[in-house]
This record gives sequence, structure tokens and C-alpha cells, in this order.
Amino acid sequence: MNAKHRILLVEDHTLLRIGLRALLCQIQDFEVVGEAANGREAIGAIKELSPEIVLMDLTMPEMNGMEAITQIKERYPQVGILVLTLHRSEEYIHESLKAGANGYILKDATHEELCIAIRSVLSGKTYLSPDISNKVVRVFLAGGKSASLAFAWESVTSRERQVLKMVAEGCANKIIAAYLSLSIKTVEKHRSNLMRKLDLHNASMLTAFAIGKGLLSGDSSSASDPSAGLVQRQDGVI
Amino acid sequence: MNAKHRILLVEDHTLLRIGLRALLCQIQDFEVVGEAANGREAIGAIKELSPEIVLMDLTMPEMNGMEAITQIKERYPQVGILVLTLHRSEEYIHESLKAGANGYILKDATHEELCIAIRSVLSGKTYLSPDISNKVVRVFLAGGKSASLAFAWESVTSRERQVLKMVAEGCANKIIAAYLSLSIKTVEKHRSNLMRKLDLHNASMLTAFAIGKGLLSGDSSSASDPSAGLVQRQDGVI
DNA sequence: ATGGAAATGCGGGTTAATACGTAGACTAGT
DNA sequence: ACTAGTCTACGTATTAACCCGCATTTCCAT
Repeated sequence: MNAKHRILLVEDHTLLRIGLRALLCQIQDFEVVGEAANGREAIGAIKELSPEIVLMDLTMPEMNGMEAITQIKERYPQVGILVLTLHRSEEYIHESLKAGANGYILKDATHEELCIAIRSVLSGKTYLSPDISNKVVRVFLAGGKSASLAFAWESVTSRERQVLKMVAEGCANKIIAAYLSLSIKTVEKHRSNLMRKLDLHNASMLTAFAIGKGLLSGDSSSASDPSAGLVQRQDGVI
Repeated sequence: MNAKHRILLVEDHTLLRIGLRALLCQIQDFEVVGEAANGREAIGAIKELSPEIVLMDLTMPEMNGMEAITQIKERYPQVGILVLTLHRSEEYIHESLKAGANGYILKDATHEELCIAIRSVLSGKTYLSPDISNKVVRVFLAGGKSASLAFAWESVTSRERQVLKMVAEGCANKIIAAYLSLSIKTVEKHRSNLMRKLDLHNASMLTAFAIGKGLLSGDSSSASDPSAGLVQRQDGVI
């Protein structure tokens, strides 16, 4: 009866990780048995430490949260996964829940909410932050309409993603064609297909979409670095 | 000699804030005298609590860190300000230091580094994370070349920013002209001036820049989700 | 007051992007 | 062998974007 609940923290921001540990250790029946700074470490840590629940960030180097969740749920389906992130977008929520997350809570939650969320997941329930559950409910009421965007995205082929990435980086069709050894006409076709599939109607929208998708500049910190996405490929020298 | 150093936490992510409090309270001579979730609250808290040092995030609602630092240093120049953020971009570093920050540390720093940074600022020194000081030195060696982007941005007029925002939202010139009651030619001119000033050469680059600058309120998913404006309250546990 | 910057607007011209239709080559699955 | 999907590519046409110079008005600061 004295056994503490074993918690694993997966979070790349060291200070937040240590802070969370300090916070959770104050709770009588919680025990932080380990920490990991990315998805790969997390999987190793689960094998070794067999925690009951994992608190997981989504945007991390090496292996991101979504992939990690998928792999963890494949190998250790009994482990509860509570996503702890700052991302409010339906994109992340949808992907996380689809990957098998048992809860989704925001980093601006309170201490109390975190505890409630952890206990919910420990007892087998699914916990969503109020903001998050609003979105989920709204999509549910809308008949999963916005899931159509996720569906549309899955219909985008890898070649098209490649083109999308370069478009978002500011490359002109001519540059993309040269870089990928294609005809401009082909690039235009890919671009046109992208816009049709995603229901976007110009280069700006494609760029905003790609950035939101995280196609540019791996980590979230440099996602808000104005100079990060603007690579020097516009020079045209390949 | 038993007086503890008075610390104020300014950070919008509640969990990190509480975690930091728990962390810093473990140090003998540190005392967290207050917390604030944005710049406006921070200024009020300083007036009331007169801390020696402020740990401040940069990206916050209501009033962001940069503005807050400027105002705090105007009114309470004796208060040390240590920026604690996840942003590694020269943009933020430059702006923060220019506004008067006494230190700049990243959220993936360790517990020990945080303590060292706080003590450095308390003793009147300037502390920069190793990664950060590297960048500062590099820019210094390059003769401040990359500060040119920050300078360029300041030369962008408010009307141009307005146009930039709409361009990044995917609006065509015609739409922008109608919305702002302008001639298409004028919009084209603003757009052209923006591209010249910022050294960007098409709509995609403008969009990426604007998103990096945080000119767009919503994320990409809500940008392509027409129903994203609706909100409703709902209980957390489902 | 007078110069400078900002905002607005036009003309003329070039280039790039977008829309739409068509179609061959290739791959993978049935 | 047949089918479906993707990647590739072209043609044609329209629209939007981009570049350059110039002019006007307003407003602010020296």
C-alpha cells in the first residue's frame, strides 16, 4: 500500500524537467524514477525503469514525441502516456491521441491540474486540458471536418512534401526544378496538386502550412527564429 | 547576513514557473518572493515586492519580455534581469541585451548553470549561456553584420507591417487593397519596399519572416480551420 | 519654413505563379 | 493482364507578382 507511482519525465528543456521533478517529489505517492531528454532515451529508460506513467513533451531533438509515443505504445502498451506540451494546435492533439497518448495537458496548466491529470491517467482514464477538450469536442461536433485536413495531408506524396518544403523555404520553381533535377512544369504540377489537396491557394498559405507542420527547422525554438527558415538556397547555385 | 536574495519569476507557463519556484526554494539563500505571468504583472510585482533579481521569459501574452525589460530598466534600474527563454536566435538576444537585460540563459540549462547565472547577475556581472555568448562573440567578430536584420526590421513602417501581416495570412494584393481601402498599386509598393528592406524576394519568404516575427496570432492549423474562432467551456476529464 | 520620411498612387514592363487539360513511363498491387 | 496511383512533362491561357521610376500629399522635426 506504500508503493509510490513511478513516473518518467521526458522533456528536453532541462530546467523544466528538474523543476517538474522537484514539484512531483513533493507529492507523497509520486516518485520520479527517471528522466530523458528525447524520445530515444525515453524508450531505453522505460525498458530499464518500467514506469507506470510517462510525462512527455512533443518537440524534442533526436526523436520527437509523436514517434516516441507510437513506439512506446507498441512495445509497452500498459504504460500510461501524458503529453505535456505548449502546443495547442489540433494538429499535435490529433497526432498525439492517434499515436496512443492517454492524456494531453498544456505547460501553462497549474500544479493541481497536473496532479489531476496524472491520477486520471494512472487510473486508466483519458485526461485532456479544458482548452484541448474544447477543440476535440468542436471537431467532434463538426463531424470530424478538420480531421479532413489531416486526411488530406496523408494523401500528399513524398515528392510533393519535398517540393512543399522548398517552396516554404522561399525557393522559386526554377530553383526547385534545378535542385531536384526536374522540369519547371513538373514542379508547377506538384505545387498545383499540393494546393488542390490542401485547399490552399498561394505560396504564402503553403509556407504557413509547412511551418505549422514543422517541415522547416527541426526544433521548436528555431521555429520562431526568423532567419532559420530562410536558407541561402535562393542564390541558385547548386 | 541571513537575508535571502529576493527573486521574482516572470513566466507564462505555469508549470515551469511552479517548478522553478520549487527548485529555487531548495537553495539556502534564495527566496522566490513572487510570480507573474506576463510583463504587465511583472511591473506591478516589482513595485510591490522590490526583488533583487527578475527571471524573465520573453514570449508572453499581454506584454512581452522585451517591452517589460525596457520599462523595468527605466523605472527600477537597480533590479537585475536574467532572461530565461528557449529562443536561441540572435534576434531575441540582441533585443534583450539592448533593452537592458543583465543575463541570458536557455531553458535547457542545468540547475547548476541557473544558480551560477543568478549569482553572477546578483553580483553585478552579465551572464550569458555558453551557446549564447558564442553567438554574441561571433557577431562581434563579424562587425555586427547580422544585427543588420534587426536594424532593417526597425526601418519597416507600421503600414508596411500591416501589409506584411496580411500577405503572410495568404491574402492576395487585391484583397489587401480592398480591406485597407487602398489601390492595388499601393499594396504592391509596400510589398516591394518590404522585400527590399528585409532582403527577401518573394511571398514565401515574407510569410516565413512574419511567422518568425510572431506577427500572426494563430497557428497554422487554425489558419486553415474556419471554425477555429468558436470557443466553449467543457470539463477536462472525458 | 524647409527638408525628410511616410503613405499614397500611376504607368509600363517583365517574370513568375496559377488553372486546366493531356499523356507517357513506371511501380505496385489484384 | 489489368488497374490504380505516382512522377514526370508539355501546352495554353490567365492572373498575380515583381521591378523601376516618378509624383503627390501629409506630417514631423530641425
